[in-house]
Amino acid sequence: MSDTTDGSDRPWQSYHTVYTNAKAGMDGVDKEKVQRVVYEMSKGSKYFENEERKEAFIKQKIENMCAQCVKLTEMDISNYQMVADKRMLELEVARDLSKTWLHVDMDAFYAAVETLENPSLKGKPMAVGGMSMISTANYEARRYGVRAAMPGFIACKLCPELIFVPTDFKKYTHYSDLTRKVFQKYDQNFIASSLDEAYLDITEVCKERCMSSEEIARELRTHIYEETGLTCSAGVAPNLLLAKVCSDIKKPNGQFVLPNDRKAVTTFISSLPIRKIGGIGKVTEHILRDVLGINTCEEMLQKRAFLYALFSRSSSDFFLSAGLGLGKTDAPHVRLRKSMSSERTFSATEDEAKLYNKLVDIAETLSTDMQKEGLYGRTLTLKLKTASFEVRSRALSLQKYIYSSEEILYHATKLLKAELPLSLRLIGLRMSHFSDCEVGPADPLQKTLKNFVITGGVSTKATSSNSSLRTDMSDDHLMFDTEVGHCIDAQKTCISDSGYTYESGNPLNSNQLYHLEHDHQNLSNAAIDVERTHITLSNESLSKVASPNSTGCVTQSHEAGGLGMVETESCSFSAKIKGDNRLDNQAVSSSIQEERFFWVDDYKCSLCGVELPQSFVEERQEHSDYHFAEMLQKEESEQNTRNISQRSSQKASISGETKRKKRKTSPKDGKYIPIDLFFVKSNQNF
DNA sequence: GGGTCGGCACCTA
DNA sequence: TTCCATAGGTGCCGACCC
Repeated sequence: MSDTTDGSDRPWQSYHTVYTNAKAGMDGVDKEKVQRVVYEMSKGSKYFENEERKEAFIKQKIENMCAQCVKLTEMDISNYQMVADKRMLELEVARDLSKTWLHVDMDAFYAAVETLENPSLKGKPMAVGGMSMISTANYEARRYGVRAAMPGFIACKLCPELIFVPTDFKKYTHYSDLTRKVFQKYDQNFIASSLDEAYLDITEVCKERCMSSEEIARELRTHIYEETGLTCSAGVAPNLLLAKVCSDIKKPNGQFVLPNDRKAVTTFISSLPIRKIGGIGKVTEHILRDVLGINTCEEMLQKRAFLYALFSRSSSDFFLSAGLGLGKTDAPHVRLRKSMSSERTFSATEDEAKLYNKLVDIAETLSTDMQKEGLYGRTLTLKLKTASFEVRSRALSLQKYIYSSEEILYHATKLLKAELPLSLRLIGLRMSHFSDCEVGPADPLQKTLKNFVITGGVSTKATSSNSSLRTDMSDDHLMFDTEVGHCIDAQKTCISDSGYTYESGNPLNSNQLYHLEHDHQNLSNAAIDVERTHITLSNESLSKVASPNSTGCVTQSHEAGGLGMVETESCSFSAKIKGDNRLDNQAVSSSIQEERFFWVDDYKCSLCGVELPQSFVEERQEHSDYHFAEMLQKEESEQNTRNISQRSSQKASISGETKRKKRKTSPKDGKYIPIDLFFVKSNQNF
């Protein structure tokens, strides 16, 4: 789209949106108008700018490949030709025409279900989704250029009378189940690729019932209609790839049969635009067209030597086999899940408390989903989309398999922290590398994070005085001894139980988030926890740290609803820290006592001189928090120096952490950090 | 130096 | 004012191990 060589008076023509691609029901669409509207509505937005960046990147890639092409000698081309010819022969020999596959695709499924349940929508342009995104549009709407995966506000512009219906997956699942019952009658092992699509191997049923594939397809479609009241389209072909292509040809409510005959297949495929092939999307189409002038499958075969010269072996093999009309003919017996993820899009924000709240929610959802399927995962990937639509992912592979929301959140938090500060519009978590062993039924006693979010309050009673605070840096274990018991192995992250008890109350606030996060910190932060717990338990210390003026003093941050993390009665952790590297609580607290902080004449900070009148309650509180954080960091830093050798083993425990640190942006040095987000800064060395 | 694994961006449906 | 959610897969690069 950055290419405007075809005239600056019509810049939309170079906007390579997918919305103008041929799709069923869009034949009569004024493509230029759609392109112009999409361009006008998108222009100048952050999304648009990101698309421009992506486009520029692809353009550069194309230029590089063109340059690579030019450098090819006659000899190179001849060699690649031989490689490609040999491979083509191998593929041809392996061609299997013995199977008959049927691909069923429900017509505008979500929209059709909605119309079925609300007949008043019939005949009117309608889309399922909202202003931000459309899932499906009915055929009336498609005539205006409205289609799936288009933002609703653009669809509105294209078709002002468009009716929006919110998505209701419960409904769609119900109807999908009905269709699947029908599929089962034709193929017990049918492959459901989505709620509205399925592949059926009808080879046997055709033989058993002495019916042609065309008759079976028609009968099946009739059954579907009788069972659901919905129409579908079908494609019949010798393999899955072709069946999928065929089901699109007679849409809606039609079918197309490609005979199991080599000549018929090659004739059919040769003129087919490459974009019709499943697996060739916008980018690949663009590259193949602009680098090699390939538009059809036939051209893919003709340029096969160049494909092998420019692309990887597996990509070239795929292009070649698609060009020959080859595809899978067998269904995998067992399809194991490779990953599971959950993500949320929201209004862009850099409010770290909000971002962590999202993370808690996502971790909980992912954990719940994993538990439903009995999955343990070892690799956690954090996905982020910045306010400028840049997508990043950060992954972490662990030594052990995890599934609980606490464990997921713990690692996810660390990944997220390394990226902040950042304005985000999406956070996602993906778990992969699943264990073969199954997770037992969820412990009913284990409270979930969501419960925590909903019911609020950390309510672990103080179990002991500060005498229970001990460190163990020799074996990298950090135990938080609470009522329930919470064991964290700093290296392997083994959580024995949630460690929380729950009470009805307020939603999770940043304070509690801090606590959650903090509960899992490594040893360097244990010093802080220890310190805080000590402060909580020692009113005497508090009174010494606090200024005579209660407004803006440290005690403020310990009040419910404030920024502090510990409430004297309701929550305190006693960190059991074993071994010979004992944290000296006395030293820690005494240093705080030494750092006298108060408001001189009730308005001037005794430490930095900043002037804040009494009425600036929140500002003063934040300011005092900042100094408090500084003090703790100072203590931590001193502790770090003392224990640097022990720490090194901990740092090495997180694979990839070192590498990531190199990329990490500089910390917010000198910038004010509220105490509830203090860990963002303080925890850079785990 | 080759194989393997982890991390990450990207592509596709 | 506003551009999704989820899963599978690939390519490339760097680290690590033998």
